[in-house]
Amino acid sequence: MNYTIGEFSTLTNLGIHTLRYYEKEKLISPERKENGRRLYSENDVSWIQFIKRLKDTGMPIKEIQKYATFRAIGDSTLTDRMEMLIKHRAALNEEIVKLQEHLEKLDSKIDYYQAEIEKNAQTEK
Amino acid sequence: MNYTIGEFSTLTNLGIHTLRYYEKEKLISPERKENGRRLYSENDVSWIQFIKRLKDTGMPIKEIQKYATFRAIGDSTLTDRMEMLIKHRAALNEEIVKLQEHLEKLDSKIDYYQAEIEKNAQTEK
DNA sequence: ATACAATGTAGAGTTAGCTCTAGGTCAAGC
DNA sequence: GCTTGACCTAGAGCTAACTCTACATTGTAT
Repeated sequence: MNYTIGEFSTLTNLGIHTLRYYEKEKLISPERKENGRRLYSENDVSWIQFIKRLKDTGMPIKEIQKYATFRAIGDSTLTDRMEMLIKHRAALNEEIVKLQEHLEKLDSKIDYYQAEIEKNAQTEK
Repeated sequence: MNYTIGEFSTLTNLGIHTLRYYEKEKLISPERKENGRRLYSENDVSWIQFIKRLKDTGMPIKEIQKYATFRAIGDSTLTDRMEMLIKHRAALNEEIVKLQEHLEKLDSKIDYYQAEIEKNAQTEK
């Protein structure tokens, strides 16, 4: 199935402007109809989902661009892409660990507030 | 102990420009010496550490600003601050869960690449 | 006393990642 | 066959969070 940019926009939950911007940045390269209009494919759908995953996990556009370039070249770049993903996974792992530590500290801070507030309530009696 | 902006900068690992920017944004309000120079306290140290935690966990400056204002008012805002932290904790929790899901998907993608690469290596024999 | 390093302010510049505007083309419904 | 809405490009504008510049002043070491 193929999609116009409007359809693709609602489908992916990305603004039309954003999609054109992604194309300018060479993240995605939809086909064009004779009249010059973009034609997104089913393959573009899964690709954009993956782009979103990379973005959501903090990969900058420039890096995704690099990945996209490898992808466009084809199978000869499989290892390059895998290496990128492995590095990215390591970074993501660290990020998660870091956030979990922050979460713990935040928890104790909240506990502390809780105690302070109860103490204040006491003295007001 | 008190610190000049230079000392405080190395101590907190934040640039001098950044510290002045944070002050302009009302995140931190160090004392001033007679001659107008900033004088950071021990209390400022722990406060900036907390600001960094909030930032690292994705809280925008505007929000930290709000928290800082509550903090400056004093004990009467304990519950307000606790509420902010509780909301923030929930958001952080969601973020962690989301990232963990992404991590899993990334793992399977890497596994897939691994298999593909091995398959290609086979056919080359 | 002099130089030079640290600090001060005000405001400009930067980067990432969009988001929007202007001005034009094109296609489908009435 | 005309209008209306979707689409096109090029480029401007926006927001967050810094980061830097210019220029003045002050503190410290020789």
